[in-house]
Amino acid sequence: MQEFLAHGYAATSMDRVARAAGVSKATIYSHFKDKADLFAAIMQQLAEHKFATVFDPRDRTALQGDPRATIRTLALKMCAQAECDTRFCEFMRLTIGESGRFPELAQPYVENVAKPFIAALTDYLADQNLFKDPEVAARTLMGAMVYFVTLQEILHGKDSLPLAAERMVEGLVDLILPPSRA
Amino acid sequence: MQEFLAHGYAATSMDRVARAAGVSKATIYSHFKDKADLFAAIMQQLAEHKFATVFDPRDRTALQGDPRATIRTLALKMCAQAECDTRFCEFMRLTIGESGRFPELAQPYVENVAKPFIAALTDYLADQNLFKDPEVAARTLMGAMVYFVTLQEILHGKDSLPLAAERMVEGLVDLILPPSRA
DNA sequence: GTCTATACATCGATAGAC
DNA sequence: GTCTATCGATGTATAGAC
Repeated sequence: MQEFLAHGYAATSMDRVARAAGVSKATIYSHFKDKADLFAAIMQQLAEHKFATVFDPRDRTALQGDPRATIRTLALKMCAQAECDTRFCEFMRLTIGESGRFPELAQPYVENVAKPFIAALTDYLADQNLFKDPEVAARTLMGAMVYFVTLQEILHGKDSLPLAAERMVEGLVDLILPPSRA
Repeated sequence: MQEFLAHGYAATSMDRVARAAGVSKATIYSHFKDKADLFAAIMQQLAEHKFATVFDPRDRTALQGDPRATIRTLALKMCAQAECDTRFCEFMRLTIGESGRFPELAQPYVENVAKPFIAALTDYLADQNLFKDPEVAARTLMGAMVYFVTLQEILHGKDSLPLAAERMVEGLVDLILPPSRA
């Protein structure tokens, strides 16, 4: 996993994977059909386990109560994770970067991360009865934060396009959930 | 260019690049220091020339007049380009996918695409006097559309998370620029 | 400037011993 | 099950002729 996250799929050699894992190449090939099979298994595991830190879709308590406070907390948590967890950024780079040649590899992210997140957020926003189209509102919230993190952290835009996470989050909450409507 | 877009950086061999270009490898190495140098030059060119199709920051006429109609047109143009221009998607995959190992490669996108786009949109939205924080509004608009395109086209989420582009755009305009405020 | 030919390393994957 | 040893192919980069 650390080899693929550090060097990408094509630039990762099975020799280095074996050395990092402390086994021989033949041992790896006895467990996985080929390099692509190992890669898919690793990405699947990452999508299932790594993302529970920012948002566990089974944890319904994360999405209840005052919408402004709830969204603010959720958005700030996303920023904090992207800033700290470098593996998170590498996983996103890898998922997007290889999604052309490994379409089946994008699926774990879509199914295990994006889909449950959007669904839970849509349900929550629908309950607030503030939006004509709650799914579009959910996607807008998620998109604004994902693109913010992508630009600042993943694409190293922090220096060129500085914007404090707190201002982005506060401005987003004011934009989508103006105090007058809530 | 077509080789890097099709196979990514690491999986592209200089042999294939030379064959596709109709020259010998030695000729390429006489023009570029190494593979990374060639790659950087190609990505720079793509960032400068390819993106003028969806939005030319020098074209001020694209951002004027009724905000709802302007944003709607702009957002629909982004969707249309992502759906048709497969090279656009591959360029985004490559930029994000290699942004960890080639930090200098993300810069052409940030400087030539994201920064002028956000700046122009921020200025336009500021003129409308509808937003407390126009830059956050601009980033939210851009982020919502970029993430929508990323999920549907780049990560092949169309089947699993279907949502018509027209509904996303219309809902986004209603959310950010409600008819009552405009 | 552009070519052919090649140096030298490393690749993914497997055969066969233990 | 795990190992060592090795296959054939392919990788980047360059030397030297034209």
